[in-house]
Amino acid sequence: MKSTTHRGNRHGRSEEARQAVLEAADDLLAERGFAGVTIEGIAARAGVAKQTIYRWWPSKVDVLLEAFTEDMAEHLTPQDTGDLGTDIRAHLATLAEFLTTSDPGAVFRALTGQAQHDPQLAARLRDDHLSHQRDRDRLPLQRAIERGELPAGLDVETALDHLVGPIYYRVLVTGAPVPRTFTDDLAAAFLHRHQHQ
Amino acid sequence: MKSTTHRGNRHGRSEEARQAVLEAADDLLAERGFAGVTIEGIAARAGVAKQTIYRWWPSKVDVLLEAFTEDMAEHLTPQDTGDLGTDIRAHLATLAEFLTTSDPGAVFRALTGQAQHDPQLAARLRDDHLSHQRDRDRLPLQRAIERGELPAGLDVETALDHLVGPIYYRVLVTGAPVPRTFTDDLAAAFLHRHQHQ
Amino acid sequence: MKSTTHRGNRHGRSEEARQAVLEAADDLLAERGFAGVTIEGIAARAGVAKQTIYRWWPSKVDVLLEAFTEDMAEHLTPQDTGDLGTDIRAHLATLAEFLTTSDPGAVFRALTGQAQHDPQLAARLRDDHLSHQRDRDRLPLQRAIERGELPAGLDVETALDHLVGPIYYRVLVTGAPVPRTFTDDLAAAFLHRHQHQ
Amino acid sequence: MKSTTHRGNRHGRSEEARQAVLEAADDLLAERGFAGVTIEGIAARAGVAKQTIYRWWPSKVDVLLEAFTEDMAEHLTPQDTGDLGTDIRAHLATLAEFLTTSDPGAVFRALTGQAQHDPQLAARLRDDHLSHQRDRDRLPLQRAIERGELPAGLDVETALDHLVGPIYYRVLVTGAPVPRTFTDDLAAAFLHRHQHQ
DNA sequence: TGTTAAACGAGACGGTACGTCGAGTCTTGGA
DNA sequence: TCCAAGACTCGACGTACCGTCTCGTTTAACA
Repeated sequence: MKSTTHRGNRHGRSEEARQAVLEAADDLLAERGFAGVTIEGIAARAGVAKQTIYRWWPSKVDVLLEAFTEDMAEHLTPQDTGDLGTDIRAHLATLAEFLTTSDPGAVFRALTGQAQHDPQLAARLRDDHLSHQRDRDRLPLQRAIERGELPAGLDVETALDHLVGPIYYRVLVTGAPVPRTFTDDLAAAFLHRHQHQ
Repeated sequence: MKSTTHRGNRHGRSEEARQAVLEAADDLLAERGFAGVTIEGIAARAGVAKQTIYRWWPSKVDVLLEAFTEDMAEHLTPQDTGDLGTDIRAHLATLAEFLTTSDPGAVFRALTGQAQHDPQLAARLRDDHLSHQRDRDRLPLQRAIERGELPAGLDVETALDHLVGPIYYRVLVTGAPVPRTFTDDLAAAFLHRHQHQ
Repeated sequence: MKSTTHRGNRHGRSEEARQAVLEAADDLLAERGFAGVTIEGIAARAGVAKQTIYRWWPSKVDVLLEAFTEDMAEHLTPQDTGDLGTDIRAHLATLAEFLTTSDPGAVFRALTGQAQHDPQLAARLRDDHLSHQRDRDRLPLQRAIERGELPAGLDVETALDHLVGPIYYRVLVTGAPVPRTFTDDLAAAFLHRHQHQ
Repeated sequence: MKSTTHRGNRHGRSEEARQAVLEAADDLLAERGFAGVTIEGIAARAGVAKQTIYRWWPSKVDVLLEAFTEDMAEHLTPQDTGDLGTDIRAHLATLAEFLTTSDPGAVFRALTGQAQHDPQLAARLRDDHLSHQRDRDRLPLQRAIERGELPAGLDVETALDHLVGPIYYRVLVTGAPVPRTFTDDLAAAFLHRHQHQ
């Protein structure tokens, strides 16, 4: 029945199988949508036994979560040009691009959708992923505060919600496009309100 | 309350069955979450045959949509005090309350979640429900423009996104609470940028 | 005068599906042995859903039991020549032939084998099938008693065990062939001990 | 100067593991029936790795066979009182007792059941085990022949089938009890037919 | 007396089949 | 014509074992 190389044993799992599963899940999501991602489908496409998936992931969303984890950070770490306006305009545009057009952005939308039905997933999504993204989102503002471009007493959390909230809203609710003009305008509103001078 | 016209059926559609189905779906969503809502479960609880559900609704989300429709408008129609600040502060607070605590708010979150997996549902949700809500959201701004409180050239759509986007973001993504201070601050940011003097 | 509400199966089960299942099970047993008979295999070969099998039969042995039922009686009803020796010699030879060479004989051996692992199956096999065969086995002796060829006080059950037991023993345990000489000798031993004169 | 050839195993197999496996298999059969005997279950209960079982036994029936081997001979070796009637009455009663009530009797029934599905097992069961039992069963008759109690030309094999067949038949097929009266009657029938005077 | 090769426990792996759930379709008989 | 009932095919679920394949860890015969 099989003659492939076995990598897993008591001292560790098969990295080969792990990667195959994550890629298969990603591919299926892209090709057939969330409902098209099934454990059986992942197993078949990855050339892996169902039990191997169940051994390491409690459910299909956990597979997607793990597949997602590896992609997010690299895409969405803001640059540091030394100018607040430049930094946040660039970062918001990158965020919009990520959410609307990238493959991991699609995974994010699917997971966020599923999180509406599943509070445990919602919590894990926030704790393991979104909080780190918030940390990255915060960087330009913190650097501007250190440079004196923004007041030290700024409520950074609320400011972040104002900056990125409308982008997520368009992506998740209205489905409207999120062009550069929209993200630039968000940045402008923020700067108009908070920036010294 | 029927939305379809009756033909000359001998008996017509059973209003009794229709109501039983809608209530069963609502109850199941509240008790067991979205995954606990199944056609078989609705049928069993409503004392109705599966075929009767399939005859009138294409899928379980359509049942929820119909159950949802009747609740939204009454909750979220903004008042008109003649003062822009008062109106939008009140409306944003009401919206936050609706989304976070009400039963139809829970249905909204579930449907929006499912819409991330299902573009057709997303489109129907927008066309049949969210667009009407956007119309209501727009009213305070339009009245202020007519009164001269806001400039005639204001980009109302973008302004609305800035106003309500952060609320939806907290509800759907971060799960953070949406207190009155948050909604008032949103209103303040908007007024600071756009209001004449 | 109609009865009041009738709640039950309005449609009845599919005779077509039933026959297909029974035939598929029989074929699989013949082709691949007992271990080759699986619910999935039956379903696939019969062109039937697994659920349909589970709806009507608790397990694969029940399918085989039902398939078996229809075959046994016709093969093993003893003749009545009016002479005890002739009757039992013929009947024992027929029984040996049935058990060792016929298709339903193979099903019998498989079911009897499985019954060693499953007391419930053993009970059902006895109650639904073997008891009827015992009734048929008993006929020649009873007729001989009525004719006066055998004493009225004969312990028929024990006599039957002596007559057929060695045949089953060879079939199920030693695997030795059961030639006509063997069955004739069984009959001779019986007649030598019990027959008048 | 020793030969430099070194063959094989320096360590030898673990008798401890072997015993643990055999006992675990026996226990599982007694507690949960044949279907409850699995390689994984044996390994877990014996505190042994699956591979250790596969190294020494081709299948679970081989484990049971080996467990069975050690028990049969001691239970079923007939005594020698010098009187045929006494010997076979005692032996048949002991055989019935063994088959119906003892633990190794249960193993025998399970293996015989499985042998109906597996011709290779059937052959091994006969060659390795049943033939030796037949040898023991034959002893009382052979001694009687030597003593002149039975005719020298007696067909011993057929006589044995007549003697023990009905006992196995009750055990494996009808499930009827096998009381002392039944075994004594079997002995009586045999003696009536064959014994000199 | 240290080397070394087997047997060992542990357990991950690709698989098959299990028995269950729900989806969506179809047919019947009663109202 | 609508409806309750429910049998049907289909696909996926999550579980239990199968038999194979490494891993390090004993351990006893040999060097």
